Order: sequence, then structure tokens, then C-alpha cells
Amino acid sequence: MSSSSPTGQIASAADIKQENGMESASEGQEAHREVAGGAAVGLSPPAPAPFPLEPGDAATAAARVSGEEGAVATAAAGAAADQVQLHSELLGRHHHAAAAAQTPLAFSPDHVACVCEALQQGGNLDRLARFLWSLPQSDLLRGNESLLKARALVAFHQGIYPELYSILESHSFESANHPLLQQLWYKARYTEAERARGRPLGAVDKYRLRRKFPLPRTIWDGEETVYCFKEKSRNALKELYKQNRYPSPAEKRHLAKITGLSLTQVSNWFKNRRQRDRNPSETQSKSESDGNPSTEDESSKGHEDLSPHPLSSSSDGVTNLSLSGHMEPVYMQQIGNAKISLSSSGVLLNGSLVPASTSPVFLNGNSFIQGPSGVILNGLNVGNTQAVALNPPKMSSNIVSNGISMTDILGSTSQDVKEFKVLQSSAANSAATTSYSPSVPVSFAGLIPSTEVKREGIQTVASQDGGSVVTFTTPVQINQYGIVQIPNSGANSQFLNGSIGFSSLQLPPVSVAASQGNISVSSSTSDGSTFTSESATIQQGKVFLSSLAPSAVVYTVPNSGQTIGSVKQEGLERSLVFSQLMPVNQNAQINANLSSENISGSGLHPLASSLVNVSPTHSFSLSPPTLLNPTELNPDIADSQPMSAPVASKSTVTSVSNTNYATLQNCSLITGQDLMSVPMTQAALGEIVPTAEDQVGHPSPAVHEDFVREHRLVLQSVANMKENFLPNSESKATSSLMMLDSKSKYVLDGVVDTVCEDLETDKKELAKLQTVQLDEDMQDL
DNA sequence: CAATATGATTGATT
DNA sequence: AATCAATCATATTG
Repeated sequence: MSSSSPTGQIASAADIKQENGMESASEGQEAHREVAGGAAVGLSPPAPAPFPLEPGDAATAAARVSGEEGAVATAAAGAAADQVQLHSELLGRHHHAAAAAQTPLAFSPDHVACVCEALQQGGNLDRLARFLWSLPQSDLLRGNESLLKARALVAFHQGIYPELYSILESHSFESANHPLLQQLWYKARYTEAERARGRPLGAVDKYRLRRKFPLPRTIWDGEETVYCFKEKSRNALKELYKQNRYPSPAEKRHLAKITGLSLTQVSNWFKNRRQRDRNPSETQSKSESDGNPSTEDESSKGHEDLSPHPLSSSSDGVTNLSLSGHMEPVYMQQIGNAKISLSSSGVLLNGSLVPASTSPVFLNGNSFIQGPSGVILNGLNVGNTQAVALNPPKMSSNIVSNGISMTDILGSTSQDVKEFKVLQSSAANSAATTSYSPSVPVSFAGLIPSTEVKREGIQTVASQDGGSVVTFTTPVQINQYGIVQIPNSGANSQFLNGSIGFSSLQLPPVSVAASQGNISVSSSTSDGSTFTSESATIQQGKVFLSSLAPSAVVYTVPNSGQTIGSVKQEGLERSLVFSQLMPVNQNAQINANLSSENISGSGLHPLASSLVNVSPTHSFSLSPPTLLNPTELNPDIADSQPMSAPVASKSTVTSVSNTNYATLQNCSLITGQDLMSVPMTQAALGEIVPTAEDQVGHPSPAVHEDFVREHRLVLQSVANMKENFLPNSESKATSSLMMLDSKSKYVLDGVVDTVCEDLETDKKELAKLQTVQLDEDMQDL
């Protein structure tokens, strides 16, 4: 879908290339299309309508109203006038009562919007202007987005810039319209400056103007774009590059999807990067990989190497693998016994590092979702906090988790960062922390590479439970990634989770030694940091690993065939496995308790308490807000505590994403037991104990009866989202959304109050998801 | 304006 | 078809 090639874009924009060049692209890929469609500017002729205009279409369009330019647009081109008429007719038949009542002459808002869209797309600005003229005040005032957009276009067309600016600043537009409106904004500025100066502007002049007149947040999600690519896309690319310089086509596609870039762009990026890495000599100042290209090549094989890397990732590639000379500023913070360092893009989970960034990944049935800016795991939230907003409109979102939230803020601003900074804060800290990159919304990078970790010898041994014990000699495999993307708006959306059951992931190779039924996994340390080891419990063939770290996580490794969706090991690249989502969160909570008690020493503790628990309401959760700072948990202390806390069964989390894109609501992702083939409930489960001891390899008993059963994630975009935000399948802009959609259907689905769902629903959703996913995977293959 | 960074393009090679 | 090296042209920075 997102295949539009840059070439094509350029071609269409050929005429303006001279002046626009990359610039046009700078707004983001999406921009191109919009521009190309160019109704606005009238640069290029409208594409032929793919489908004839029919009453049905009109109706449909009307129904969809705002948001969807694509369809309407196309249809409209030549037939704007007809369409208008058509609309008139339609109005006659069914218009909304309200509208009709008030202003007989008026079109219903939907129709007006539709007509506006049609005219806009058709590039028929004069007509659009006249149409607007004809509308009664009441309609004009209605604040309909399409109408506003139309007005903006007209204002631009007529050179009434002040009005244009006013319109753009006065209403928070949907992200889908941002590219177009951004173009208007800048073009208007350029034009004004040009007139004032009497001669055409140069690139630098334009650049200055852009700096001088930053886009209002009403038409910009805050995502920084540098050299045409959004930061997050760039980060995603870098991430993958670190893992593999030569991504497979599938990986590229995946990346393209994630980043919203075209395949060609992705390929070009890699190509350029490799080239520049190779010969630093030329203008290249720095090499991304310090010259150790070779290491990469083998991405396939040793992941060991790679795993560490992620941490060191730096933005511009600086630090490649080895920390070597640079000390890049990776800041690590110690949490509990583990040190976690987050790189801008890398995320740590359970002590494991996850390189990826942008997209959430599901591993072994566990999912971790990463938002644009944040990741949430096991109650552990790791995220970048969003940056603070520059603009007022932006909302600051906070991350709240029941568990620990780690906020990581990166300033991934492109530049300086060669060093990126990672800040990590435990939740407690985080509160304060967030301030970091103001302007930059958080970028998420993105991808999860397909690193394939292979699961190599796994042995199963019978355990007392009858379960089998699994031993991983080597790295545990992580399968691929799944992707959920949360489009985000931008910037900052956060997540939430209380206890969403995202369970953990483990990235780094982990070795597990089995011991009586319990396995302790020690993760190999990644980079210099040591992670916490994790404990695993195996039940019925499944292994649950719980990380000790802050919040313990349990996860399953699908060995047994039973799992619903088995994880794929190698085949599909994108396979997601939802199969087992086990939500196990409690640990986190439990820990909390422990922590509180135990932690005496840790100073952080107090802070932690301050954290908020997201779902107070339902909370079954333990009374105290269970937040732990990783730090708090001291291994020592921890061990003895048995945990038994029933965990909250439902956690509702709400996050607000500010801007735009979509509203994700109700994601019922994980349901507990049902979903998993693996019974969470298994008696055995009770045992998962995240205590420190486990790490050591001692089994410690704890019983959790209730796991979280429902996890709902609700993301609401602050802005009003429309359900249709998934409009054109074509536009790149959308692509991301689309992706979202497909990949994480569940996410989008309904908007429901989180609270009230049943497990059943969840199950269904999941099922759906799985299905979808599989299909997609198949396709990819 | 100079220097540098970066995406894209081109032509040759494998 | 993918990669590479060279080269453009713009973007961004100082």
C-alpha cells in the first residue's frame, strides 16, 4: 500500500520540483500525495476518477464525510458540478433534521463537507469559493473541518493569507489533513515573503521562513521532520540498520510500513547509509558503524552481538556496535538490580533489551506495545515520555502504569544527538523528568527487526508438575515481531497500561537453566548493563518467565504446540504471534508490595508511591498504588517475600494521545486465560515468583490467583478522532494508520468503555486479530 | 555563503 | 533485482 514511490511523487510534482524539491517532501511523505493531488495548489491535474460518480457514491461519501478525501476526491475531479447537484438532490431527500430545520437552504453539514471535498479535490477552487459564498452563515460557522479546510484553500487561493492563518490556527485539524494544510501554511508564508521581497526565495530563505513560522499545532502533530523523514522513521531505520545492514525485502517492507516510507525510500536509505558508512572519507563525516560493517552482515547469526548494540544505538549511527571509543551517552540507570539503559530506540524489558522501537512487538506470544513514544511492558512502562509540548495544544501525556513506568525521554532530535540521550527514570523519577525534548515529540523508532533469535536447543524435561521444563541453552527465540503500531500522533501518546498484559519480552539471549520446575533465566547481559535475571516457571510445558525486575513478568514460551498461535520461528517475517498473550502482571503489583515493605533502603521508593495507579476504579489491585521502581526492588530484599496478591483483574488504562490520529479504544488485548492456550490459571502458575531468588534459580512460591484478566487499553486521542480516520488506503499518511488497523485491529476496534467488557469479547477480538495477522503474514510471504 | 547532512538518481556490476 | 559508487540537489547548520 504504501508503495508509492518517491519517483512517482516526484514525477507528479515535477513542475514544482524546482522550487520544492525536497522541500515538498519535507512535510512528510504524505504531503506529497496531497500536494500532488494538488487540488489545493492546482499544480497537477487531478487523477482520473477511478470510479464513476454515482448516487451511491455520493451517499457513501456523504456518510463518511470528513476525513475521506481520497474517495471523494477522485470521484470528484471532473464532476464537481454534477456532484454538487447531486448533493442538492440528496439533500432534498434526506437531510438532517437539525440542519433542515434551521436553515432550509443549507446543505446538511455532511453534504456541505462532501461537496467541499469534492471541489477541493477537483481543484476547482473558484467553484469552491462560490460554493462557500453561497452557504449560509450558519453553515460556515459550523466548524466542520471540511468546510474549514475549504475555506483555508480558498483563502490561500485568493491570497488572503491572514485569513488562512487564522483558519489554520483556530481549529485543530485531523492529521489526515495536515499535509495539505501544512503546505498551505508554508506556501503562503513563502509567497508573502516573495512578494515582499520581490524576488524568488532560495532554499535557505524558505528554510528560514519555516523556522520563523513554525506550523501551528493545529495542523501538525509535532513530529519533527528532518531531511524529509520523520524522526521516528529515521530512528526505525537506524534501529534496523544496526541489526542488519541488508534487510530482506520483507524487512524492508515491514519497515516501510512502520515508517510510512515507501519501499524505495527505505531501500535508498539503507543504500545511502551503507555507502556512507563505507567511505567515511568523502564528505561523510562520521561513519555509522565504525567501520565495522562486517559485523553486521552476519546479522543472521550471532545475535549476541547485536543485542548489545541496541543499547548503544545512537542516532546517527554513531555508536555502532561497540561502545568503544565513544562513550556515548547512554545513560543508564540502575533499577533494582538491573540496569537498564534505554536508548532512544531501544527498550528494555524485563531486563531485556528491545531494540525496537516503533512498533510494538510481540514476542513469544508476549506482546509489548510500544507507542510512539512509549512502551509498555508488564506493567512496566517504558517509554519515552513524551516530550513536552511546545505548543500548548499539545497535551502532555503522562504515562501511568500500575507497574513501574519508566520514562525515557530522548531527545532524539536529529542532530545532536549523535548522542542520544537517554534518560531513564523510574516512574518515580519520571514524574519529574519528562521535560526533555520539548519540541520533539517522541520519536519512536521503530522497528523491530527481525532479528531472529533463534531458539536453539530447547530441551524439555519433565518437571514435577508434569509439566515439562524447558531449558534454553541459548537464546531464546524471539520471534518476530508483530506489529502494532500506534499511530500516534504524534507525539506523545502514552500508554497506559496498567496492567496491561503485555508481557514481556526478552530480547537478549537468555539462558535458562532449569531447575525443579522453575527455570531461572539469566539474561545475558547486554552491553554492559546487567539485567535482571528472570525467573521462569514452567508449567505444563510452558515456561513462564517472570522477570524479576521491577515488575515481574511472566511469559510463556510456546513450546507446546497447544498454543493457539504458535509462534513462528522462522517463516514469516512478520508473524505475530498473539498466541499467547499472557498477561501476567501481577507481579508488578506484587512487587510493589514487596517493595514497599522491603525497600527500606531505596530512597526511590517514596517516589514510587506517588505514582498513580491507573485504574483505581476497578482496581482490585492492591491498595497501594503499586508502583515500583525498579530500583526499589532489591534483590535481597525481595526474595523472601512471597507474593500473593491477587492482581487486579481488570485494568483499564487510558491514554491520551494527543493529537490525532486515532482513537484507539479498547484494546482488549489480552485476556487472560482464555486466550492462551496455556492456561494461566494453571495451578502451577501460582508459583511464579518474581523474587530475587528466582533469579538465582530458586523457586519461590507465590501464588497468583488472579491474573489480570482483562486488559484494556484505551487510547483516546484527544483530538476528536474520527472513526474514519483510516481513509485512503492509498495515501501514505494513512498507511500508517492502515497498518495500525490491520495489525492491531483490536486496538482500534470499538470504542467502548473499557470497563465494561467481557472476556468474551476479548477473546473474539483476539481471535480476529490472529486471523488477520496470519493472513497478512501469509501475504507477505 | 560555506560546510555539512541526507535523500534521490544514475550507470555499472554482480 | 539488488548493490555500489559517484553525483545531484536540496536541507540544515554555523
